[in-house]
Amino acid sequence: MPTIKDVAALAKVSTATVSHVLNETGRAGLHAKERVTAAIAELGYRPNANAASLRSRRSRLVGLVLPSITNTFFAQMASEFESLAMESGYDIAIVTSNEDQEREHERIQALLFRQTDGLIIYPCSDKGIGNGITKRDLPPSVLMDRGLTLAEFDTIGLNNELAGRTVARHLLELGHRRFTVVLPELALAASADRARGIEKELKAHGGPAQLRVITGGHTIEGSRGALEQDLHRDERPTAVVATTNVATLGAIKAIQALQLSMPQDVSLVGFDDFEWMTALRPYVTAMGQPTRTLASAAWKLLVERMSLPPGTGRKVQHLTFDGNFTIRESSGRVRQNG
Amino acid sequence: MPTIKDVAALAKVSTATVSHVLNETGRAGLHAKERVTAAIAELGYRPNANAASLRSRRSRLVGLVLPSITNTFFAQMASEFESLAMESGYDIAIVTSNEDQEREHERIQALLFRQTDGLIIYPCSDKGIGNGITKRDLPPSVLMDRGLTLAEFDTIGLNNELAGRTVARHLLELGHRRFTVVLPELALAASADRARGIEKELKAHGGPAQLRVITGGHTIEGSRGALEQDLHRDERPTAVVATTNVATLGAIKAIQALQLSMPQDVSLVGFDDFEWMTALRPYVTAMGQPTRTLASAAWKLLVERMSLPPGTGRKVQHLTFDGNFTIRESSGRVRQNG
DNA sequence: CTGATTGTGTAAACCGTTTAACATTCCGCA
DNA sequence: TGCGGAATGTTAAACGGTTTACACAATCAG
Repeated sequence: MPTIKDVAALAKVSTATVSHVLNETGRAGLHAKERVTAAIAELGYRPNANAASLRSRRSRLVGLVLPSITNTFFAQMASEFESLAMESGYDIAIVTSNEDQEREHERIQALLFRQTDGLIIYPCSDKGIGNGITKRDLPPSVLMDRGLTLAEFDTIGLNNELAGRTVARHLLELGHRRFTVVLPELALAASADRARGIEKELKAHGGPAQLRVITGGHTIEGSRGALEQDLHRDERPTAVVATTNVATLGAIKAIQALQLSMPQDVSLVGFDDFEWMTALRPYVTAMGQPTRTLASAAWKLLVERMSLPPGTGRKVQHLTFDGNFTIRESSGRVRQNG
Repeated sequence: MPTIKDVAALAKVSTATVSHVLNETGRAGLHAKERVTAAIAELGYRPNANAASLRSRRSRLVGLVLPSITNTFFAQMASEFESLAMESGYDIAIVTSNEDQEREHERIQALLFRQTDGLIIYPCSDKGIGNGITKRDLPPSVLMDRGLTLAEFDTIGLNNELAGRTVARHLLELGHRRFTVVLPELALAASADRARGIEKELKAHGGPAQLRVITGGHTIEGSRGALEQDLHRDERPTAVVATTNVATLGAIKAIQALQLSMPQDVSLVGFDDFEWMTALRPYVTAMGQPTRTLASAAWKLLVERMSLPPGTGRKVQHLTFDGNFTIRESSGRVRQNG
């Protein structure tokens, strides 16, 4: 592997000059630039990012901490972030916590070893990051979606409460009065906020209404089990809202398992919306998240912070965006005898 | 940030000793080890991986090149690789090509900047890696799935031809004689091999049979369009095989769009198999890939090569594994009048 | 014409580790 | 007693870049 010295020697300039043309600092003249470019091409020289990062104290690497990469929603966010990073000359290092705080801690440490300039985190719990990782331990970071309670960080997320209200209003208008909400766990701020939105909308609506909130964990099967049980109870809900895509899949399975049909027997509204869901029958009414918008907003905040000397800069921001609600086949008017 | 020097000073030993206890070289005595460990804890010292990598010429970083991370199959592979890597003290850097050679090239360069010790690549085309990247440009690498033709690399993949034959035999036994295979593009070795397996099985079976192979690109909509068109032609197939999960989703949509029912009007067999597919109605008969097995095999090969001085070591290996074929609801006996 | 400024380039220190190569101590054993 | 290893440490030179401080020439304002 040729080094910057080889390039300098071949171009008959100093390594400093090579560095300057490489980094386009503007301190290299036209003549030097030509010679260096030619030398680089001839040698097939490729700079060593580790060496550069060591001296410059900038890695141009941003860590992305996700609960799971096999969940299409997170995969989509990862994809958005990679594109955004490419545009601004950064690389993304993806790491997954598997919904486990211990592992989240471990993975974040791994990112820190590698000197990431910034972090984008979907915390796997709202009890804290990793366990016991504080803002002082981290480079500039933005928290996504969950964990909006950790106020000392910039945060980006859906307007969850509003999303909940929108979904609830839709179902109320269809005549539904008995609701069950299935979410992974109560300690998950995003889902809890969505549920709260639903509750508020029911309250605001006035009339009598039943609302049951059940938890099924982070797996499809868990959600299915929880909802199946709920559907067996008295006062069976006519409307089910699932607050994540995993819960949505579980809900579909539960409804199918009981041989209930949508939307005749029960209406379902899910969260998150992917292309492959179009193959589901019925095609489910869902509150999708604007992945591109969320990612851009987060990226913008992060880049801003990373380009500023630490400590300086504006105070923290908490931005939320509206979901895209699309009414489709899984939600319908409540049956007369429902 | 404290450095190894601060640790050394506090522990009253040399930096070399600190390094030795950090790397467990066995060259540190019990007494020193204790002092150093204490100092590390007190300072909250965290080693700088870039500096270590610069000096040691090992990054303990492996690049994973995927066509797309939003495709659940690749996401699953990524997840497997991350777990495997964690166990052996490596990190994985995931990068996506978006099925584009130009971008694949760019992303691989980015990985090389970061001094990855090895690469695991799902090439986006069998015409070559990146464009014009050769084995000499890369650290130890293993090629996955597609690109089995690039013989100078270790490769891991499904036994695609056998998988095709198995699928075909299943459908032949159900009485099907008219087949359409939908795949992304002919230049994709994995899909082409699967199609060839089907063709061979039909030939081996003897009797008259019709086989049409159509391409729909790498999108669900593309696959849907291609199959819809095919289903409108004369001699409509009674059996459809989709060679990737994207093609499978597209096929389902096409069949739904024409109001055909599975398996009464047409039988469908897909490739790849995920938990969320259980929510599809009918639940599709599919040839799943043993993701864990594939990942372990690739990882084993890669680690072996990485631990050897370059140039040495066994000759290249090409390993294939059998798929998991599961018969479900989307394939059935051909109709009498079919 | 002079002094300041700008443009271009270089030398050398430095970033935080690892790793030869070398030094010391301590034992066991002939 | 003395000698050969282990066992344990240390020193100092890399690793491949970036960046600061400085040098020199050419240009410019007055």
